[in-house]
Amino acid sequence: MIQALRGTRDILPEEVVYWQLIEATVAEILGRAVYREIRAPIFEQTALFERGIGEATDVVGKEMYTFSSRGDQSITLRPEGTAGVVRAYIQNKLYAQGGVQRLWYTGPMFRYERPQAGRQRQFHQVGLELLGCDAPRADAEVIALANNILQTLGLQNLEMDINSVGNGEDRQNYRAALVGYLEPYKNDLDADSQERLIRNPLRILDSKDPQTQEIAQNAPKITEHLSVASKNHFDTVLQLLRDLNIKYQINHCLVRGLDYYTHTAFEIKSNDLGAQATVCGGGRYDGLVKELGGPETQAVGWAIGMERLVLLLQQLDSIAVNSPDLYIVSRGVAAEAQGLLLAQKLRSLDLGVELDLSGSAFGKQFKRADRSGAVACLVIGDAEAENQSVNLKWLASGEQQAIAQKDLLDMVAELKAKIKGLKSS
RNA sequence: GCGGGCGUAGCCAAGUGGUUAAGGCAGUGGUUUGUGGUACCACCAUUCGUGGGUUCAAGUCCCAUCGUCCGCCCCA
Repeated sequence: MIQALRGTRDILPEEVVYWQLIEATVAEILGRAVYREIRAPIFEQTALFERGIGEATDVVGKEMYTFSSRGDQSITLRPEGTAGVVRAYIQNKLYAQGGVQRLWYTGPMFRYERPQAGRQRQFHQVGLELLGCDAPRADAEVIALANNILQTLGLQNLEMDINSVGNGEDRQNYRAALVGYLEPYKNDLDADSQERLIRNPLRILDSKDPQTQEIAQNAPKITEHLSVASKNHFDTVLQLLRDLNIKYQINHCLVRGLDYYTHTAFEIKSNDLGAQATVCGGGRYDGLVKELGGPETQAVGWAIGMERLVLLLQQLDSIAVNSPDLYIVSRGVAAEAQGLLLAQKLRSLDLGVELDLSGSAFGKQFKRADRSGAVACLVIGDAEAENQSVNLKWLASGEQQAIAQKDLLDMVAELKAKIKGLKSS
């Protein structure tokens, strides 16, 4: 049997309702904040990600789905959303519209990683980008919206970590200070971290190795190496979050993995997800637009991992499947044909109608009607087919009445009201 | 890429070398051939992820492979 590729999976109808709930919530909340959806391609030139995300990162170094298409162009399935959105922003000159651009997107991303709960090779993100503004209020707005979405979905027990990684110059200074501090402990660090001492020392800070963690505890903090302007930015963001009543904790070890982040970096985590705990991650990326060939443009954004969010929602109350209003029971050639017609007419009048297609005994069809959760049945047998009528049977009470099919269509409003009443009780 | 656990029907599972692979849920048919929710009865895996091997004998042991889960790594 041919099965889905490792790290990919089918999202079946019972699960799709959670996805739809998330999508609807996101569209509504972001819509109110006047963010507009943008849809960028799923594959792009490899160079976009190499330059945007950074060649030294793991994502670019070993996790990209890269292949050459006909004509030997190197193509990559997008491993994240920001680079593509920024490319679209530049290519379509959205900056020329003046002011800020508030954009959001959703869709599949691809990374070649070892699958785990909450980590797939094809996974989905919903993300948001606010381009063209360097004000701390932009950082705060964006974080507040992530918060809104997660809260509206009913998620509790989430924690937000926040840090500032400063601008490029701050980071150079800090990097030197950090390496100076760590150098004497070099032999006590775990193997990975020893390597990172040269390549990417900031990452040593969030190593999970206990001994490395102990050493990192007393390392100089980046927030103490920020320029006055960077420090002000960070402090203002924190003040605004307090004003908004958004809880956070400063995590001096939080260093986002992708190269493009500057200043604010944040992460929203859950304890109910195991190792892949981050539900939402983001921050400011003031250099990326320019790096990718656009005008100097400050920006801030985040992405939410859909699969992880779905996992959390599934741990809460389950979502009720939508059951039909009416269930059509029919038997006999003429009756079955009339049943189909009636179903279509009633559906066009905005009723939820399930049609039993089995042609089996009435008893069996009623059994299925029960299980479907329908409020009432419409029964058509040979007798009803003969005189163009239908038997309307209320499943809870068992009472039924014969009605001419054309009269039934006239009493739809009445029918709907009664169904609504019975459904809510 | 590294280390470990697991894989028996649509789902939850018992079974740990010996003739026909428990049980439950769901499904289908019947008791009730035009009236359901209950009850009862019957049916529902020539086969245990897949491929090899050991053995008189394998779901059970060994090897490989695929998938999944946990941790590392990484990140949303």
